[in-house]
Amino acid sequence: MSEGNRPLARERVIESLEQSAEVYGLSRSAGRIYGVLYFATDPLSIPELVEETGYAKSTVSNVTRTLTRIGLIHRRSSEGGGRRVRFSAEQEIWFILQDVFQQYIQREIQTTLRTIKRAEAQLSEPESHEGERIRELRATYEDLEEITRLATDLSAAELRAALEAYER
Amino acid sequence: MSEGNRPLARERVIESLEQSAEVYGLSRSAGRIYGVLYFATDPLSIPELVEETGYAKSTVSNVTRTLTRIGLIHRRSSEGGGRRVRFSAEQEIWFILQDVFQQYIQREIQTTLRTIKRAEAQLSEPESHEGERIRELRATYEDLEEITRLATDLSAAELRAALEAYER
DNA sequence: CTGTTTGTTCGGTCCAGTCCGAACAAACGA
DNA sequence: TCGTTTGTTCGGACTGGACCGAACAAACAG
Repeated sequence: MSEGNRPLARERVIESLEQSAEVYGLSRSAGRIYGVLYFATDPLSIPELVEETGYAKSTVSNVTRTLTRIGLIHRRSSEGGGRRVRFSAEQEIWFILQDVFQQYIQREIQTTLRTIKRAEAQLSEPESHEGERIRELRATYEDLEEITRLATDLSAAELRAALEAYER
Repeated sequence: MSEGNRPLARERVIESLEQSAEVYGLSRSAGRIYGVLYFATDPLSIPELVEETGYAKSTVSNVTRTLTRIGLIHRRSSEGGGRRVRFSAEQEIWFILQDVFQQYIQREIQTTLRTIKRAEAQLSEPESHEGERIRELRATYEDLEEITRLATDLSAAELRAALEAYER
């Protein structure tokens, strides 16, 4: 446990990342492991992450797999070197948020929209109250789909610029 | 349990809302209760929601309180009538998403940014590797704060227009 | 005042997710 | 070849959240 001599500021930020992880549906351990990698100067192996975080080897193994799948960290398979796999953090937070956004929100919107359209098609009585509600839902979700489609193509700076340009 | 004679399309959409609720960090019961209220022609009381959803009275009570606090449904305290409180669904999905967005994402970004700034101030060695990482984090989060601040003022149509205007 | 209807609160159960340790597999160095 | 290091997988303990039923509080009808 080498947390004692670590800079306090870094520890505070890592704790904050732990909390953020929970908000985005990940575990606290995922937030800490990402944080340690974010501050690391070099890629770290699983035993090194065990040393740094205090988590069990199995936990680190599972969490790194999840984070790699999502794209939050990168798995560097260094064939030649002594240690076999090493992980580094994706530094561009914006990329991460875009990925999360696409994988959770956009996907969710699309599947919901598909369900709504299917339900609308099999309405026994299209002019009923249910029909009206479903049509309104569809209109909203079509807007949402378009918004997310456009937003995922932009960088943070572009998105900010687009909004600022519209405001005035 | 009067689900048997309900239109199938409506049931499909409600199931979809149950799933959406989970994505946004709410319980499945919250999704169903909102869905029933969304399709209801008139506001419903707690016993009626119990009848429609099959959930226990206590569950309906707790969930309606949560949904009311978030703004997903509205509590109509009808003093004069026989039944005391009645709930109706907020029909504008965009309002709901904005609320969720503000309460979860924006708040999360702001607290994180505050933590980062505090950590940056108490850096013992500002020119270190940690200092550089923390400064980059701060820059990203300031962008994010600005984006969310601008986005929460816009309607769905405006947001879509802003993005479409920027694209071409 | 008493019984009934509505809503809240409280304790408890159940389940899913997190994390751990141990067993196992694979690759390397001696 | 054999021991050591690294990583994965498996079963289980623990925890938090969702949901339930029962007890309780409040308002109304008779």
